[in-house]
Amino acid sequence: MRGTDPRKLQILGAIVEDYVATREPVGSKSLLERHELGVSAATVRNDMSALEEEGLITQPHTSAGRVPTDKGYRAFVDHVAAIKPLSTPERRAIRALLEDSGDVEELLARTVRLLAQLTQQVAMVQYPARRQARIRHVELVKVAESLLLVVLITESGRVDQRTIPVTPGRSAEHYAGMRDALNRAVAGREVTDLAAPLGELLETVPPIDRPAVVEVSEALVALAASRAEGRIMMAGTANLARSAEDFSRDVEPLLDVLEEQLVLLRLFTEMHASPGAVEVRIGSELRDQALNQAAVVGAGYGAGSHVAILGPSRMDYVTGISTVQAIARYVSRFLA
Amino acid sequence: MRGTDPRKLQILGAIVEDYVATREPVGSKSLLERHELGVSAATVRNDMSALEEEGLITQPHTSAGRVPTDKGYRAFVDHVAAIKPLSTPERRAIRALLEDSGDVEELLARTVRLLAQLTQQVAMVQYPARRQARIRHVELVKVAESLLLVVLITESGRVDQRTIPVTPGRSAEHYAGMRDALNRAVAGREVTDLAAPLGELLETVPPIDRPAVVEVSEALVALAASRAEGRIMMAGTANLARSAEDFSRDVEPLLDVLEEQLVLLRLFTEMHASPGAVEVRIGSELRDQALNQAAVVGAGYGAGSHVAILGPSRMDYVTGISTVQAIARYVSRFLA
DNA sequence: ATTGGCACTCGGTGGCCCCGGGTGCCAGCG
DNA sequence: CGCTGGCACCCGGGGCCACCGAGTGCCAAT
Repeated sequence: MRGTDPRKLQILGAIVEDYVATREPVGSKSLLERHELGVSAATVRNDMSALEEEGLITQPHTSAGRVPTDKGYRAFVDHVAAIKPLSTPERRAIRALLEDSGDVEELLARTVRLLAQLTQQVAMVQYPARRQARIRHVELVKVAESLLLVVLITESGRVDQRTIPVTPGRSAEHYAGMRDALNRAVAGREVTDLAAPLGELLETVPPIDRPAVVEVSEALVALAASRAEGRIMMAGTANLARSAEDFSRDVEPLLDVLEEQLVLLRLFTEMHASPGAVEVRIGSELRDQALNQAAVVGAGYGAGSHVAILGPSRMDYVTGISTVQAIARYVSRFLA
Repeated sequence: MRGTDPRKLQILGAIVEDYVATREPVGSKSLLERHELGVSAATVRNDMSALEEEGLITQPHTSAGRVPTDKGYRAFVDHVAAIKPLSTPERRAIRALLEDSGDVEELLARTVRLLAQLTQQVAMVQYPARRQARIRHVELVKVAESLLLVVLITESGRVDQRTIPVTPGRSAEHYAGMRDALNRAVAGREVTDLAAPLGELLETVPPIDRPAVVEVSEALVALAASRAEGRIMMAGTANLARSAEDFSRDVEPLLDVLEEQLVLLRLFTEMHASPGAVEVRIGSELRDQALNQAAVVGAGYGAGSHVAILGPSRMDYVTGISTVQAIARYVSRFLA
């Protein structure tokens, strides 16, 4: 649809709005009742006919009201929806979220919960990308005779930890020394680039100590590799129960997709990464059978990570977009 | 119901089984089709009549099939349901879960996900109780000029972390010294009992350094108090979408309860704590309006914590109980 | 105590009809 | 030329009704 003809767009907007609100096909007459369009029903009908011609709306049965198509939602999002400023309580909730700092993981957990609550949809946040992260500090703590806690802290302030089994008999001081050596070796290095420095370190160590270094090195590499990009934190999946009826097909495959996270990760990698830039994918644009009746509103935050909400394609895009954008911006600003 | 008359119990069991499977009131005839009861329909009817007399089953409308009441489910759970051994794949999944150790939090996260997946219900796990836990180690890491990472490790192997803002200008060595002093002061102390030793520590410190110690002490106390008992980890809430129809009343209040966690925490504190002892609460036994059509199958693990599943009162108690018990036992064993 | 038989009940389903909101088209008007 | 009012038509949904069948309770017989 060419961006011309503001009235047709206005009508499309009204249709989307009503349909999202009532969940029922909307006709020319009832449109006039709820909106100040300034034209007659017949005119609306003509425009609707044109909109249908363009594939933006459709009638579920002959001579019933119209329902937006995916393409219609797309046009709505692109040309009609305007960012709606958040209400002050919402704004305050977001700010409170960030003030009570805690660590990054906790911050994200709270963020995703808040997002789910504000939008009443499923909210997701990608763990901060760590590709580019440099190591700030490695800490070793002897937790028990044969258990060692390995903590990895990156410049981004992210903390990963792991308890590994080790051969017993080494003193706490031994590990303190190893920690210092490790830190000298890897501090400031890229998290993806640990093999070389750890190898060098191994050379400088007396052969007797090498097994210990090897054990810890392996744990460190695994730790760096683990949650590296992959994981997604989710909240509000229970909101699906509320909108289950919106997915006329079964919800099962949808649940599977959420469980899998794989599709979601692909989705995230396809999305723009610039912080605060909101991107919307609707229905078939998600290119996954199970998500055919779903929509995702996402935005980048921090350095290439994403935050998003997922709901039925018949969702309230206006508040969705506004909220996601606001959250992404606040979090980005906080992380910087 | 007196534990006598095994046939009536058998019939109750059959009714529960069929009803859970088909979601439809079950009558005497169809019961005979699906079960080898060895008696005639008339006999079944007589027994059903008696069961109804006792309040274990009820007919939704005059002369339709029977449906178990909460009391009926209770009797089923108490007198009929037998532990069903897990299938080998299930068993293997649980074992795999524990082998790939990681830290405690991660273990619990995976546990709760697995439990949700196996039972197709909402799964919950209480954070390990830390009331009795002693502190093993405190670690301070200067993350940035005015950011300090505080890590608290307890004997149970649990790790809590928090990043706090500090007044800038202190060296990493300063914090190393403080860490050693802190550890001397609090190592081995109860996590609930930090005020005294920290106070003593403060006395021994030169006045100039006191602000620093105060800052860190406060963080430590907060850290110990925070997630202390409270939090609940949840998974599979999306499964509610699947069984949404099972809750004839609206799901909304149920979602609120899950969100709140408060009711759930009360519930946990009311439950038996002995590891592996399964406890079932059905409908009104949960004593919460929103949970009137729900049921919870829970078991203790570790030292006084709980793991549980929540679903519609019309749920598959047999696999629920078996799975919860198995998981609780495995995790308990692993933590010991 | 159990059973086969029988009369009775009543919720659910399918057929039917009507209603109302919805459409498309067209002629007329500013 | 675009908009409007009017009109004929369409059809899904709801209300009504009649029927069917699964289910029940009771009773006499074994």
